[in-house]
Amino acid sequence: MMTKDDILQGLNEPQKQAVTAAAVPLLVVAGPGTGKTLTIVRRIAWLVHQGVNPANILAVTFTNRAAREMSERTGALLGDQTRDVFIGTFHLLGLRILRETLGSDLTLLGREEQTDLLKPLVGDSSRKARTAAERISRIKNGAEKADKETRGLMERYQTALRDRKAFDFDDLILTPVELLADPAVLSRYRNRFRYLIIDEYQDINPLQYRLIKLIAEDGGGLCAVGDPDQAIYAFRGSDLRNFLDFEQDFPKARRITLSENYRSSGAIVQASGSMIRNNRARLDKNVNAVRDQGARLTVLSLPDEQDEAAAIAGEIEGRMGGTSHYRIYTGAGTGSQDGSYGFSDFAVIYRTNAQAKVIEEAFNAAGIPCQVLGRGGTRQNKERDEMIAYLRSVIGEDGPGTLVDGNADKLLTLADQYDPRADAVALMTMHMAKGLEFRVVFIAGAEDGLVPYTLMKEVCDIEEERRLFYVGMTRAKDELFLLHSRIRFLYGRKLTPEPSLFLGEIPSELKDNKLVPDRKKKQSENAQMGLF
DNA sequence: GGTGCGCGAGTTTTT
DNA sequence: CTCGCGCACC
Repeated sequence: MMTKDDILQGLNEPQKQAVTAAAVPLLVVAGPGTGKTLTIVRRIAWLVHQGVNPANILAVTFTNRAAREMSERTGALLGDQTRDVFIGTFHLLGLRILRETLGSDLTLLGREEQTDLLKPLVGDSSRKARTAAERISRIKNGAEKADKETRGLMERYQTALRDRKAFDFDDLILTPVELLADPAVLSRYRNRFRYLIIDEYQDINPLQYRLIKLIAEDGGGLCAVGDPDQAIYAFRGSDLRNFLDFEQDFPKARRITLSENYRSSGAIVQASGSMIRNNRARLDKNVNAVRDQGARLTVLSLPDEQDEAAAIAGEIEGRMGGTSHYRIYTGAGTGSQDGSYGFSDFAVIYRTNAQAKVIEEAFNAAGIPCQVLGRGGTRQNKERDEMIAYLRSVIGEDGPGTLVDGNADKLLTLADQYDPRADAVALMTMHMAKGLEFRVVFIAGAEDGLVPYTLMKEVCDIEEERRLFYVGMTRAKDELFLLHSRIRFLYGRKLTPEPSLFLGEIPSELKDNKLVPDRKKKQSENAQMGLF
């Protein structure tokens, strides 16, 4: 049987405190690379070891990926008892409450079906329907208020849903919140879920907050985990203040900060830390590198985005040089510390998907395998399919009623998801990079206009953009390159951007500035690139 | 119902 | 610049 020492083994002091803390409202501030998931998993094990009924524990995440990881790692510790712990996404929790309260005869609508349903209500325009679907979603999540017109539309939409016993994604949370207004229902769930662990608490939206608040009551069993410096989803309603105000919200709260970073070199930890300290809306926290100082960051100035892509390709080639045959025989090398690289040790991250194309082309030309994330055939289908596949795997296909309308194709391909085993360089947005880590990271387009993003919209939340840049920087384990072009073609426009102001916030002793001069003649390009 | 042209918009996105 | 929608025409 698992002992107390087993559960605490290998933990640092604040991690131990977070694992063993008594059931008071607990705020765990977990900076990048500080062992957040490890801590959560051990806390679950700790609670069970203390005699808590596993069925009284609720661990909520945002993504299926996170839920799966948490579930697997908990399973490795607790074995069979894991079954009774609720580990899942907000939406899965909502679905469970829905089914237990209303019965299981319900239909779940994906974004596409939702748009189809809305289409006749907005004058048969699929464009309008999609816009409406997005607005309705934001309204349901409490991210935006409905105007009169939208309210009318929503009423008709909800009627259409009710006629079909159908629920959209947001209803999976909104309806449970409504159901919990019934004291009998509420007490049932309060009694069941006495210990709540909420992952990525900095990213919860007002609706999710309401759900948690209802179940958690005075927060006695609530453990909120996250990093306010990594809140990057305000555009879809996430509200950082839920995290920042936790201690006012739950006056008996205790805060524990995990500050030992095991992921990145000292230079990367310090550089990202100096940069993010320019934000005001944050909790004062230090992140200390456990690892050596390592190499300085490289800030690379390039003539244009083609050169930027070529420079990245060149750096990768330089690190892969001559080892490719060897690699074939040793298998994928993610995380290998022996100095030899696999392609999957590299990632290129950027602010907008539009930047991917040039880079992909340069990689293709150089023979560098890459996977571009976030590009899906039909994204809506993919989303729904993934959701359905996941719900099936958790709930099972049986039971009365249909979980979803339509047929289940397995075209359930995750082809566009990040596959860490693929021996390919990963290309993705800063948003998608959250939670991942790579030995070598290239941030492309570190320019004013892109980060902070102001190209299409004047208004910009500079602190949110800084957090996004922070997420990007902190993905790197060993080496970090920050690239900016002096000329960039985007949306048919020729831009002449300044370097991102965030670059200037990195102390000069932590970075090397390199500049590739404008080429006068084309043939000099190779010589210039050879410098790197 | 299928093809083609013109116009307009164009961050970030899980479930 | 590129894509996709909506409309017009076959």
